[in-house]
Amino acid sequence: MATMPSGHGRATILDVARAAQVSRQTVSNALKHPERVRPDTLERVHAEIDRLDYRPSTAATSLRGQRAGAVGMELTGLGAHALSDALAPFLVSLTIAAPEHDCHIVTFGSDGPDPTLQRYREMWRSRLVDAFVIMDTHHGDPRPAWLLERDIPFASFGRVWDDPSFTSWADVDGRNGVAGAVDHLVSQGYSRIGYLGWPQGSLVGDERRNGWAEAVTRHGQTHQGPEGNTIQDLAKAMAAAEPLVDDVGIGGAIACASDVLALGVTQVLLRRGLVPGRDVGVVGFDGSETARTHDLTSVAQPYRSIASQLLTQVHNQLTTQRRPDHGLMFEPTLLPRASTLRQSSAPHPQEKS
Amino acid sequence: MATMPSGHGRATILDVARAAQVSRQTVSNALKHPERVRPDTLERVHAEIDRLDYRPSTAATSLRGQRAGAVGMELTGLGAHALSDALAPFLVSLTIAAPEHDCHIVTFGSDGPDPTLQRYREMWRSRLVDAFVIMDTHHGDPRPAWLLERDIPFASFGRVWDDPSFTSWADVDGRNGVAGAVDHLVSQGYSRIGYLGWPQGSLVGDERRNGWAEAVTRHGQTHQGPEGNTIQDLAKAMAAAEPLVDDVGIGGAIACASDVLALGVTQVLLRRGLVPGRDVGVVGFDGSETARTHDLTSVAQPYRSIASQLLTQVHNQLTTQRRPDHGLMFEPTLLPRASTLRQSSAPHPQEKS
DNA sequence: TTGTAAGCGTTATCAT
DNA sequence: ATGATAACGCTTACAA
Repeated sequence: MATMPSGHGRATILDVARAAQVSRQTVSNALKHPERVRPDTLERVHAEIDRLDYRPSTAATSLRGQRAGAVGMELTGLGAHALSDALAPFLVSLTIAAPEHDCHIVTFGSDGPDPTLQRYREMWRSRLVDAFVIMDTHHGDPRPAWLLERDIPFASFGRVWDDPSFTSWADVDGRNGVAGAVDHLVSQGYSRIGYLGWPQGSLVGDERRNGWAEAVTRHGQTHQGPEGNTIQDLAKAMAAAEPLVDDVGIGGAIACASDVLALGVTQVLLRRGLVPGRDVGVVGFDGSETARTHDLTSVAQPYRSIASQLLTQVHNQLTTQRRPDHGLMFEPTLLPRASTLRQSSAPHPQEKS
Repeated sequence: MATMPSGHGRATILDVARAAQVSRQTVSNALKHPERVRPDTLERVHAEIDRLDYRPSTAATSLRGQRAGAVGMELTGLGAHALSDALAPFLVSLTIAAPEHDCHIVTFGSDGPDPTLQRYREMWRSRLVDAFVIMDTHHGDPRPAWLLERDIPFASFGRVWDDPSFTSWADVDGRNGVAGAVDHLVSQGYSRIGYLGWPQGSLVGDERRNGWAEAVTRHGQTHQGPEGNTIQDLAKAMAAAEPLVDDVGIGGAIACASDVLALGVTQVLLRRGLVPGRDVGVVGFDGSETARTHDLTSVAQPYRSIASQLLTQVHNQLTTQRRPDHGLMFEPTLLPRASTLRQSSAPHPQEKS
């Protein structure tokens, strides 16, 4: 293979043109409008493209096309430099889906929680990104309004609390998810089915809780059964789980609003010498690594579909200048594991990665 | 505020120049070489820059400067779309450190583990990134050689197994880290100190194990004490922990090669009705979310320093065309938590996030 | 079917 | 101290 014609690095369109004995233009056409170029020329050009390992420069294409071809994703750090349980897998899905949507993902974030909008502003005005994907919007989240004010394209993983009229979102049907989990518990033969959720007042939390209430009623459980709630913290979850475990008893089960809460239940069982699954069923929510590690049955979020959908939405916003008519709801998938297996005690089950 | 002079979006250098009644060049100078411009002009220009919220276009700057100003970071997915324990916090650190190094982070990855080099190639030849940061290099990892062959700048989190002559890396001193953990355990009054590590043969694992062996010998423990090893898996860790817990007994402690292994020990203790910390000390390694969640003492990796150092290294490679003389070793920090607290039983300790 | 020209926004170099 | 010129790599519109 010959050394690179121009400079010492990556070939440019001009290098290819010279090598293929055509004009720059023909090379560009060969890539973007192959029908405009004669077959034999096309072949020759492609041969040189392959030989020189040519790809159009992102910077040049961006400048020319007035689009960065990038989507910004904020890494919201919890305290230290940690990612929320859902953020990591979602980011991976987004990253992997990006090339199929002709873009790439640029991450950003700040140390303190303070100047979060500043970073969005910086990304936007330097034209580093064409759009944003946001997630974990909470009540009073300043981001949606800020982005809307400036006509900055974005899509949200999760409905936007403060603005029901905002339609560019994709979310998971938590109600159905938990209801399905309850159905699963019933089919596995667990009798009394309790629920450990988050404090009332969050859209997501209330929805999941309703899924449990509905399913449990549907299955004829009277008084809906034992219920508790606490914030997303293992120690707190363990404390809240104690009375619930007492209540459902051996042969009962507990559905939870998250994997962390489910883990709390598991720890309580462990401490009492009980085996999750065999003695008491436990189901979490999120399909996180935590659940996998502890072999907990969980309701898994369809991160890949959501990532793909959100990228489609921002792409449409960029090309058509308008948002979708409505948001999109996805169904989660139950991931059955040892914590809902009554048959075997399965103290150390294995799972293929 | 007036509407944007050019088009309907973000101001360009020309907009600022017109508004400030100077040429494009003067605006550019005001930003890059403020000393070349008269104070009053400078002020006027800056006023307009602020008013118009102007920032140079990344695409234009990249094209002009022949550098993308971006560093690529592969998100290596374990099986599903999960990130390794260390990858998530490291990515956050990298992302946050990037602006201070005049760059941003672009993530990429592939579904299967197969075409991993293809994605590196794609990022590189489209000039999307100037360099890469890699991590988790293992024996037989094709990436370092592939990148070196092509003179692609990169730096590695962790020494490169197959190529000791490669100097652009930053790593954590696992030996000192574990030794320090043992010192801590001794100072807390734990008697017999065992070790749960990984199977022999990995640089990282062997080093950590040696840290334990050295410290334990230094403290006069005969025969080094009980030792076990297993792969990074909770169920396996629990199995391996059983005999170790038997051996060190109440008042003993176990240092571990990772937080997952430490978690395994904890689970065994819990199942036996023992309280981590009060009855048996446990120390993990990584300072991961897992450790925080379970209130485990852990040896925390200095992700921020490492991220910053690696970005400095690639920056130097880009400007000076040469790699550092040698890699850089960082000292980890012990994060004491309840699992090494003998005094209080502390069943549900709290910690500020 | 192919080539030519212009411009995307920026900055280094060279005049003034 | 400031301004004009050119070039970075690419693509769309237009001319041959």
